[in-house]
Amino acid sequence: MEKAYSPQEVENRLYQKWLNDNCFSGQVSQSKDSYSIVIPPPNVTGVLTMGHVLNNTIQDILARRARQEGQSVLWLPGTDHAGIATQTKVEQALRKEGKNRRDLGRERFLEHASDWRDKHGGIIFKQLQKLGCSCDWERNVHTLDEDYSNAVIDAFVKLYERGYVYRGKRMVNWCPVSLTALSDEEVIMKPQTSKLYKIRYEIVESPGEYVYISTTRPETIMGDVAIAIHPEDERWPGLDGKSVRRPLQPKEIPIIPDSAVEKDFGTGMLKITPAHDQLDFEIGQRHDLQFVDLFNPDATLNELAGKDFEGMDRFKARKVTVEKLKEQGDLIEEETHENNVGFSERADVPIEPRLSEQWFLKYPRVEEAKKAVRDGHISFFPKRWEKTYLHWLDNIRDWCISRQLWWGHRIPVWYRKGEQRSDKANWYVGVTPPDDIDNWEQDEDVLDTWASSWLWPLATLGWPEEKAMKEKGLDYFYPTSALVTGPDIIFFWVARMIMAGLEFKGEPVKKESTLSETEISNRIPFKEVYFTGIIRDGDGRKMSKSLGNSPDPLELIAKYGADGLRHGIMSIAPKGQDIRFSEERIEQGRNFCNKLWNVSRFRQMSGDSPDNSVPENIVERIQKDFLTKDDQAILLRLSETLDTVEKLYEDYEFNSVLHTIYHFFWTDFCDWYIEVSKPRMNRDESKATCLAVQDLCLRQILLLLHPFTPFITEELWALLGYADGKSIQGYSPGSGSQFLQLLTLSEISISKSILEEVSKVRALVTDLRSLKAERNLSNNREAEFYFVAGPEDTKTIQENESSILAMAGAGALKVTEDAPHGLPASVSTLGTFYLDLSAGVDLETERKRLNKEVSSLEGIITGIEKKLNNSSFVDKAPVQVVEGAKKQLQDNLHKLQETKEALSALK
RNA sequence: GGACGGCUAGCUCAGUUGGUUAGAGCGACUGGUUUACACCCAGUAGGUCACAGGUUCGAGUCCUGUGCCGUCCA
Repeated sequence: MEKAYSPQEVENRLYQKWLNDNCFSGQVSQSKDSYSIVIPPPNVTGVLTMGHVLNNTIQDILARRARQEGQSVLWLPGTDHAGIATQTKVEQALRKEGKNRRDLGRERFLEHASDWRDKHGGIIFKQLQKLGCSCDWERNVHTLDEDYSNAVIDAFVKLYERGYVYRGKRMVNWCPVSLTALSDEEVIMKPQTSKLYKIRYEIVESPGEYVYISTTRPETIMGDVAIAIHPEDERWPGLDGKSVRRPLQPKEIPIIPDSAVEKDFGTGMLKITPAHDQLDFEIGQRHDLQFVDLFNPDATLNELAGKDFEGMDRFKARKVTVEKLKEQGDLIEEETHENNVGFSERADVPIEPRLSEQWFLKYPRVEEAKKAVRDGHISFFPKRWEKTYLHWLDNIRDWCISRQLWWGHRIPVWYRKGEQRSDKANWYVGVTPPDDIDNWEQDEDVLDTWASSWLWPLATLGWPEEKAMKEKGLDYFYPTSALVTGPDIIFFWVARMIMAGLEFKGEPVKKESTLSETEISNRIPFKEVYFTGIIRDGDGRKMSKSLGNSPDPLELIAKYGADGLRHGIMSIAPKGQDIRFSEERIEQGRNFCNKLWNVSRFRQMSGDSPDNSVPENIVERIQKDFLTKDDQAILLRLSETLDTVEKLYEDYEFNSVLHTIYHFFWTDFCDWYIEVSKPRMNRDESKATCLAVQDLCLRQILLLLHPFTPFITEELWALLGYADGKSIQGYSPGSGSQFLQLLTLSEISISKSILEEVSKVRALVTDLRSLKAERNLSNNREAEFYFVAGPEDTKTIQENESSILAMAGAGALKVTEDAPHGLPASVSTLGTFYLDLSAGVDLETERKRLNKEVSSLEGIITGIEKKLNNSSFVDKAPVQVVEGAKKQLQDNLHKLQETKEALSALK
């Protein structure tokens, strides 16, 4: 074995081997429990980000752990077509060639886009493989695949037939750059510093008199059709029934009462532009007002705005209208104003509320979706996200699912040529086109990408085709076991998948009926949802391409190995908290792998392992008579670790799982057990037992670590001869009690008290090392100590003498009755130890040190005494707490006495 | 405006029904080529647990309020 671990060769070789051996194939197996995860589909043309690294490492840990536990595991990969994002990129590329999509026409554009996708797509799969992800690549799905597309269309038609889908002219969020409608979820509210303008409108019936309105959008004045006042607002008597003159594009418009007006905002009067504001739209409907749409789709003004503004951009128009109002004397006041403006998620420009004809979905199974989570059919980790989820469902609004794009699933609706599209009688909605296709034209729009990916757990498993569902094992793998995703898509994806599952899995259910508990638990798409944190940079900023603060995961893999990256990222990912990335942590991940490599290398250099094929054979190599307290302690600690890890997995406490393994491996095994083993391995009679214990520990350590660091553990598993060359993937670390049971083969049973004893010994060793180090004697392996201790402690010291000598670097421990004079001392849990110095001692320094210790102990003792003298503490606190305090007092008094003795011995 | 999260050592974070003297890793400092590992080992220093009240025999932990940072919703 090489002196340092080099991951590249190992990782590439092993991943190929796993693929060749079909290790990741998700098979239906009635003799096993199923465990399934569907990947949150990344954008097909996307590349791996640190977020993906975290998210997919977690999924891989779950999948690999389940495989070790003997479950039949399917981790199903795939990508989505990311409608707007991809189309935007393709159009940008076209623009460079001086073309646009209209030039090409729909069909050729789609061919072009598909080519572009095939050329730039799928990179992320190679990257996930580099990371070690154990996806079933044979099952890779893309949302625009034929089968998947059929499922999307089928779902649309079913929802239409069941009365959930409708077409209507409504206010939608319009993105003037992407030129499409967006759902509410794709609009990001951003606080903006804008201007609030106070503008006067002359009252027609009383020339020279004015009313005053406040607005942030003067560029829409030309579309005003009324002025509204709250009916109970008493500041403006006698206006009812009167009219005002619109100051731009002059026209007489009525003053109307409406209780939707906010009395306290601005002047309390509202200009009504029904075509450009949701609230105005509603007021307009109530009062049967005209809708004057001033804007073109790209948010330039049209001819209705008048010659002065026609063709002008909306932001320029704002400036120009203000100037014009100022000239006319109609602008009374302008002040800065903080307000929230909706931005298009993709294009990052303010959206326009726009009246347009779109397809909408009334969400199905909303109540059951709430119930599924509220009643624990689906569990969220961390649980607090339930609140966010339920709050969204409580306030749910219909979903605008049509997009004015070409890249996506075209809406399966046809209109009779030359007839009114708004008349339902002229519609054809179906999975297949109408027979007399020449008389029809298909809706031009496509569906929102999320309206395809909300079917992900169903459609990737073959839904709705009976044959495909059977082949892909839908009944076996659905509901999936866990979903791992970010809380940022809780509405976009998680909630919608739950509703889709409830609506589509199984037999159709009438809109007005409610699913039973059993049906809910059969239909939900997943049982547990783990929400990861967001990865931020060292300064706490979100990682983004534009900031350039996101490291390239592939570079990190090249530098530290995939295992190092995985270990590093998992060590900084607390449950559901945001994560501050630091490359140092990845470096530590690499260091960890190197440590693991080297301790295995040390094991190999120490001698052959006669038979590591099965744990039973290792256990049989242990000779009970040569089993030391250190052996027993490490085996006990191992069994504890196995139990702790098992419990932590249930709660998705990955970070604690890793920490628990780390501590056992590094602190208990390497720093103590291996070191204490070294002298024992020089003696023939104890060597075999000692190596057998090491082999057992290493075996379990590799098994525990395998989900986190799959490559190096597989490599070392083979190098150390475990399982006769079979992959580590089929073996479980098992529980602590299973492990202890295994030891009984060699008639080993270990008393828990061993742990306390060994931990006292370890604490003593630290004290002795410290005593030496403070006098620059760390290197002196022959230092001698005197000690004063009671009979119990003396026995313990003598029974562990060889470990203490070896670990503290000491030549002798000499028991004595009286404190030796003039020597530096340390009061340990196992008695007072004096460092024998043949040379002189700086008495003053020693006195200072011990005096400090005395006052610290006195402080502690005073605290405990105060507590124990408090009768309400003694009366009310539980017995064991009071007893604990008494023991603590005794211990500290004892320690104080010994310290004082040591101090007086210095005089 | 509403909801949620965070504030513990220089940094990043543990701290599970309130209960012995608040922990870890990194960094800092000191020492170290002892038969794996300097990607390592040993040791040392470093904390008014954001602030203010309250409940309690006892509060980092529970309650109330305040502040700062962050996220989501309106």
